[in-house]
Amino acid sequence: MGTEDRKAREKERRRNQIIDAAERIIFSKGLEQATMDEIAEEAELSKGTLYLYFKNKTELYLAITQRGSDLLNSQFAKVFAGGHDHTGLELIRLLGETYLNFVRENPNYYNAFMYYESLSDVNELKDSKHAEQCEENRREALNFMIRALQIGMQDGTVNDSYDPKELAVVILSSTRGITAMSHMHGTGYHFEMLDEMELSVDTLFGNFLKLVGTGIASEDARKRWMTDSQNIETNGK
Amino acid sequence: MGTEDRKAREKERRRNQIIDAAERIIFSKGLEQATMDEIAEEAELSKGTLYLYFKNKTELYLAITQRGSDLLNSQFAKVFAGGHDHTGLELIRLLGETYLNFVRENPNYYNAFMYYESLSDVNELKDSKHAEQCEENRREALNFMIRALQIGMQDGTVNDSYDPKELAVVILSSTRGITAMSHMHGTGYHFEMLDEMELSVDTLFGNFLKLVGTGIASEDARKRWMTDSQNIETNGK
DNA sequence: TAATTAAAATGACTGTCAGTCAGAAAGTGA
DNA sequence: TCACTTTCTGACTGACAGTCATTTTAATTA
Repeated sequence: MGTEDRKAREKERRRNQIIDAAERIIFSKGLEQATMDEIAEEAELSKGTLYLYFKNKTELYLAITQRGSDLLNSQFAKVFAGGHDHTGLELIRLLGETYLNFVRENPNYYNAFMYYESLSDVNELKDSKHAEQCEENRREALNFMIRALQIGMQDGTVNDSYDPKELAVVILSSTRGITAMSHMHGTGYHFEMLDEMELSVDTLFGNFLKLVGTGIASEDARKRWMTDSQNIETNGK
Repeated sequence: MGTEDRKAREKERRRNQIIDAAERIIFSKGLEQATMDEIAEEAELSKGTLYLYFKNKTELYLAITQRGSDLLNSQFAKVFAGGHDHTGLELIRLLGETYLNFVRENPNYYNAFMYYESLSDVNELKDSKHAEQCEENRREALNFMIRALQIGMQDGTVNDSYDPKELAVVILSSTRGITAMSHMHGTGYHFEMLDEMELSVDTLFGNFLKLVGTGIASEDARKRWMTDSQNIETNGK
């Protein structure tokens, strides 16, 4: 009957209401400083209710993490969604730019990613639906990258001496390193290296693209890539 | 007088005794699970004494983090210490291998690095001697990388169209991404992507080296690098 | 060696907070 | 209206980080 559907919807709404409140509190003062009592008050619920929807504080934060992860993946998807007027090499670049833009626009979600990855307690993650979805998103992101590489190998812009799967992992991982650096710089908490060297994140990213581009481009595409890399727009979309 | 020196030495020994105990406890059960009471007992001291040497639990963990950071840098230094019979390009590779080996052999310290970087509370870090030293080590590591690139540009193995400083940041950051991946895979807590794809960390790292090598090598050095990259020994030293 | 002072160490105590649970309130269906 | 289920509540508990008045140990002086 329809009542059950409605109940399920309402339950889902409550969940989101709690996650919304948790985001406001945690994003404004950090995970450690945020208390469950405070989040409950912000959500206009009692603390006990929070625990009906999330088994503990970490799980609630993982729900936030998953939101970020879903959002990032939806941005990746957009790269492929439009008309297919991009070469494989361009797709790689677009995926990288998408990642970088995400970090800039959503530092709080990126923080959540870092916390998630620093979690070294298996049990905390093993039976978490949210963690599972984050891993699923990671797999999907990898598939986007593989697809871009395969397209590139077909259209001759990417050197086909690589195994696309292996290369995809490498590019995704190293991009992660670059975005992490950008994030740490952006939040300014530590890592003033870039400032000390008078480097901008854009310069850094431009060089990264040049490096990757030169590394994977076919001989044919290399020259074009290297000239393009001089003037990058990272706010592409 | 000599008494003061001796006192200073003893104080230093106490400090290390506490850090030793903290490592044993925290490395075995994780930061969250480890309590200050337990660490105190392991160190055969009272809890209060711990707080005479470290202002809080985080600061104690930062001391551990610094140990790891110092250790990593000492390994980097070794790459340059021996006879100077390496080309710049080889030095880059050796630095990367050193980093990877460090992660494999010291996953606990690497965990500490990840925690350190996920710390988003400025105040926690601003007045920490340990955090300051970690940043100093980071700068030094960057300088190692810059030096390797400059040597490479001199000996003709590295493409000199890059700015060595900019490139060093890029390579260090992306290497960080690769090592992070390797770590997550090694600890097996999450991130089973590699297993699912039947890839080994060595394969991943080999491809990374090939990518970077191809990306930065001079035309001249490229062919040699690409053939070398087929059979890598990551336990080099 | 005893008295005096300074430094180092102690552990009982406090405040905070994650997580629980017995019971209240709201919703459902007859 | 009643019986029953689901959802919610908030006072309570246990655990733990961090404190501080007191004790212990060491160094210095007479």
